[in-house]
Amino acid sequence: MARERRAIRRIESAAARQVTFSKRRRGLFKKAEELAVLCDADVALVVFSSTGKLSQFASSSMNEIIDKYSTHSKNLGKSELQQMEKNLETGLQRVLCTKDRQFMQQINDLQQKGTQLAEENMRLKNQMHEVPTASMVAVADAYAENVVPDDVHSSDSVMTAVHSASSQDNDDGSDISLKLAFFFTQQVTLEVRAVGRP
Amino acid sequence: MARERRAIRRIESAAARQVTFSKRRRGLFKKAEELAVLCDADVALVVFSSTGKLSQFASSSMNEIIDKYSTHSKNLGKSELQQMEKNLETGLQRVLCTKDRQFMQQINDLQQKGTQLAEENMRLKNQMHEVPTASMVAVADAYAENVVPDDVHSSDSVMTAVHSASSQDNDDGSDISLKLAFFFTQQVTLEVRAVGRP
DNA sequence: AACTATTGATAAAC
DNA sequence: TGTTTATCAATAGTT
Repeated sequence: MARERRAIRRIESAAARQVTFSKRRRGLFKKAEELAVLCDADVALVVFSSTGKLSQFASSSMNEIIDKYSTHSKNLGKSELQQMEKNLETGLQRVLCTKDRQFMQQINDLQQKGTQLAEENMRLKNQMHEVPTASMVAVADAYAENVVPDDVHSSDSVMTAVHSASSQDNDDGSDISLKLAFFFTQQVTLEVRAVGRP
Repeated sequence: MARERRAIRRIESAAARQVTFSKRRRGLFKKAEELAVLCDADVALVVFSSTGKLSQFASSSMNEIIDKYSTHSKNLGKSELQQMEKNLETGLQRVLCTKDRQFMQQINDLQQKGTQLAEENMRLKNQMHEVPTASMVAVADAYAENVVPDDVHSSDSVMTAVHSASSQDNDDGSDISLKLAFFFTQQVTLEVRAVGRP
């Protein structure tokens, strides 16, 4: 487009490359804006020079356009962000389910034991009412020994069970990893991994 | 650049706009690629037509460039992704803490009740051993009535407590929202919101 | 979509 | 970098 036509390949001279970059960049950005205005299009343009300097143009908001791009993008219908969300979801779900299950189990166990104790209590009271003799006391004793396991009274047992779940493995094959140390009350780390591209 | 110069403003005729879009888009993409090749630059171009159709060009990987853009971007040193991570963390932490607290509370309550029941049981057994008379039965009755509240046996009470925590409010002032319906066993939605820019 | 008169972009030189 | 200028490329309007 000038005195001589120039072959479209990398300009070796750094100086000439810089000059051409400067000129053509201006032209490109101008064209981008004109397209956006004339045709009511949404245009985003990001350019990094060979020295790493960033220049950008967006007809609306860059983030908006990137989001819109991500949505339309062909990453199997999933944007990078959406993939992260999905994988985060999966990882969270797995851990939360495990954690919940443990809590629920603990609660159910305690409820059962409570119920058993209450029933046993009732039984003892009835026995004292109806047959308050030394011969029945032996029977009551035998019952009671099956009802209360040793570890029920220790609150430590709960925390032990919960924390042991934290160190479970997550071997999926991976790229992005998120430290989710906040997941558990203390120092557990879960890695959520992105699936590879096809 | 043609028979007559055209003012750079939105083309009203949809047909003419579509034609111009088609022509200029081709030119823009060509220029973008030429700049990338000639000047060894990294170029990303995203265009949405007024009808919403996406076209894109990236001299390397679009995701790479977007990531690089996000890093260089002035989001106060935070990329969009990092902001999301941070806010997700905050939101998660709040909810998980609430949920955990409820579970732990439930477990503690049950443990306490279990301990009380076990102690009461022991007391009853001792009474039957030492003073197996009708006069002591009345005392045992009085104790037992204070130990077991009505709702201990129902497992529904646990779920009710947990779900009531789900509907807590999150009014922060916002941009990004993530549906985290998976958070709870059922249909709860939490909105994690990005902080406004200074 | 193809044509072509015209404008716009830009390579080389300063 | 900015300016100039000769030339090539892009494209508006037409077909």
